[in-house]
Amino acid sequence: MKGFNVLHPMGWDAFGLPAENAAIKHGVHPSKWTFENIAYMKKELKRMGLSYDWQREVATCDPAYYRWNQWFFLKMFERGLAYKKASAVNWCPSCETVLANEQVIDGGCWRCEAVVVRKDLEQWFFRITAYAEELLRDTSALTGWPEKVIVMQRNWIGRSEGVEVDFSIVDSDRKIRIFTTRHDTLYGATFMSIAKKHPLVRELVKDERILRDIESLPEDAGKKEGVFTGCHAVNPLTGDKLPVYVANFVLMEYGTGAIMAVPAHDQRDFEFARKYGLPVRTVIRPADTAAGSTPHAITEAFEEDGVLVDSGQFTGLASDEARAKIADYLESRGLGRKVVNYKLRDWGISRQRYWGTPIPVIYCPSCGTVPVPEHELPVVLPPDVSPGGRGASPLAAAGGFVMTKCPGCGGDARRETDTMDTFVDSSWYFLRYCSPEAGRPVDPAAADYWMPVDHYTGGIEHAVLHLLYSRFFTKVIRDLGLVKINEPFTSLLTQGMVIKDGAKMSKSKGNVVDPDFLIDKYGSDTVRIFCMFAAPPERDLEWSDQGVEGAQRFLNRIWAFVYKNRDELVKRDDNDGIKAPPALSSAASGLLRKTHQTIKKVTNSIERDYHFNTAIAALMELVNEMLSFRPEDDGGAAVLRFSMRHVILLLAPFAPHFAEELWRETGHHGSIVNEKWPEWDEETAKEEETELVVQVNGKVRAKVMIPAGLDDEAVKERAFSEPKIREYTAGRTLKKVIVVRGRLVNIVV
RNA sequence: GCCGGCGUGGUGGAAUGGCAGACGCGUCGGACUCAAAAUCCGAUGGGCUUCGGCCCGUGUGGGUUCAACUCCCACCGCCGGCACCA
Repeated sequence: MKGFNVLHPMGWDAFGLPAENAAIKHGVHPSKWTFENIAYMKKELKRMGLSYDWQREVATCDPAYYRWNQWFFLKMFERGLAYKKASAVNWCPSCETVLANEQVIDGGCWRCEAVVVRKDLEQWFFRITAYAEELLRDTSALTGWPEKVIVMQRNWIGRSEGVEVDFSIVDSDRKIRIFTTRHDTLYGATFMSIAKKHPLVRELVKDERILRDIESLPEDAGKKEGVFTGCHAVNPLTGDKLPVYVANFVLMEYGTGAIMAVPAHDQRDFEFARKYGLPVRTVIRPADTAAGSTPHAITEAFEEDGVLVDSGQFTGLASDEARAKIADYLESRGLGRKVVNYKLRDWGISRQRYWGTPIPVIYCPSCGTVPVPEHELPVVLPPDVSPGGRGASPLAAAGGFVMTKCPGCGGDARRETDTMDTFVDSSWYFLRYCSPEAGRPVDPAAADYWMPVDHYTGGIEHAVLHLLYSRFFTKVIRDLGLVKINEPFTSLLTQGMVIKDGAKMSKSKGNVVDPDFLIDKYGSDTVRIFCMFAAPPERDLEWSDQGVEGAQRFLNRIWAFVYKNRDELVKRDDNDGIKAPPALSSAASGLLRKTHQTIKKVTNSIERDYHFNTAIAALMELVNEMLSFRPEDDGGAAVLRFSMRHVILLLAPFAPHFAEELWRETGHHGSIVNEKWPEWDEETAKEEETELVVQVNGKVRAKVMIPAGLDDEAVKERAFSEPKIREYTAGRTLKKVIVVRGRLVNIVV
């Protein structure tokens, strides 16, 4: 109605664990299960009157789609962005597969909530960390995103600047490399802590007893525990010998897997030092305490910045200055270097399950790991495999799939049997919508025309999952030269959930309302109106059967009115010249004004902030006024027709079927969706008279009708002439009078 | 612990610093009906009232302002994220 070319597609993210698990539960093959569900849901979406462009429909489990997952994998493999490595990974014992870090929520599986365990496996990864800096930097360009999501992504990426410092080991030529962001506290290091899995542990510790003690350190670091290795390292700045401990709270995955411990200025080190009787050496004093006042008997670490004490040539410097100077000093002597660390880890994409994109790799005894040649894509998922997790991919049992020839040497070889994470599918589907039939993942010209997505709606649960992966993919695809955009989604709306009986509406909770039932009983327009009226979209929507009834009442009243006054309404003069009517009764011009005001309000509510609830509320107000209006003459009848026509037009996006039918019933031809969206006239929308609120000392004491556009002096005069106001101001000294143009007068006495 | 967000009638929710509670739901009263449902009309934040009105009220306590749901500070509560990240 606004004349825009809008791409509003729908597709099916249907290739993954959730679908496979559901299929197993129902004893059906995932393929059958998935396609039956797609058919059912598509029917429901259509019944709701959602105006998707079905010509662009995609399903991620279709080989015509997932072959491009494989294509991207090959391109990433070529560029070193896809690689395989052995590591400790998150394993969901219930889903029997690996999960990426983003997919572990509070130590549980994002999907089934089972407790995730660590498992050592060889896995394929996407090198998302190569884009860490850009992913972080570009968050500041996402001005149309909720601040909350941006903050979550920034925290997840977790950039920190610091230095790596080498500590040489006494009686060894090896060094321990540590990462720290607090090199201003280097003089306060009194011991070292390294991760249990640190490679140096095996090299340095020969004593079997100590090794056993290290081995039995509790994995879960709820309590800080450690074992002295028997080795010492040398502080490169002080020359002090520091005992080296293995500590269970030091992570191998972050930084270098080793830290210098400064108990005076790090609470974790402080607790550890207390437990093992290690010295505490203060090297930072708070900036507001006097120099030379020696702090004693500290009970907790002082972790803030301050001023350096007992730190050699750096004594007296402020922390930030000291960090800069110490970093330079270390670099100039070759003792360390400045580095940037990220909390973000590479994205583990291997899944030991059936229902997913086969990873297009072949293992050859003589050629090693060989990518499937591009022209052999897609590697199709064999249909005759029974799904289910069994600790390894079900594909491993499919002999016909596994056994293949090496593309390099032609000898016998085996296919990779893991499949890709379902989040790979959803990381670029929006690009596919631009050119769903293209012989490449995306046609650059189509992408140029449509991308980026102007408006993206999704759940907050994807703040660091789908929304981060999609940003990564977009940047990779840009670097492959297929698109020019840096970011996929210009504006993001995180919509709320549907709540019923105090819980999220979901099949597993059994509190769902069946859309088919609702549509049969009320019609889809009623359901649509209720859903949009009950709450703004970013908030949770509380389901209310009575609320649905209310929405139906609203539509019924309009319907009944049209049929009752059909003869009147059908007279077609479509009088837009009504803007400046010659002689309308005051009721008629009131309704005309209200109509223009409603056009304005509805338009703004839709366009400004998607607050459909207030748009519908405005329409209800207009309908209330319209239904109580009784035309007294031709002018009045014309206004009523005008008003009715606009109610129908404004209702069209919310209740399309309803509006379409009333449009015809009131004598119009052609579909309402081809009508122009109405415009309001600012002059007509203006009130002729406004209610002036008169306050004395901020309290409302009178309300007076005044003609619009009265100047401030006249308004003031009018206010003072009110008997009530005189009463309140009599015998008191006037201190101040504030006039808000045409709205309010506040008299201060 | 750190970082966000949110606290408004019985209820879902409205309010560019300018009449708090739009609109809807529910409830109550009335009309229609033999009756009920549906529908329509009216009332509906709390307290007081000499029926003219008056006072209080947006989690709590302060502050800024002629004026605060809105801005600032502190606290309480709820929700979400991160959490030995060196």
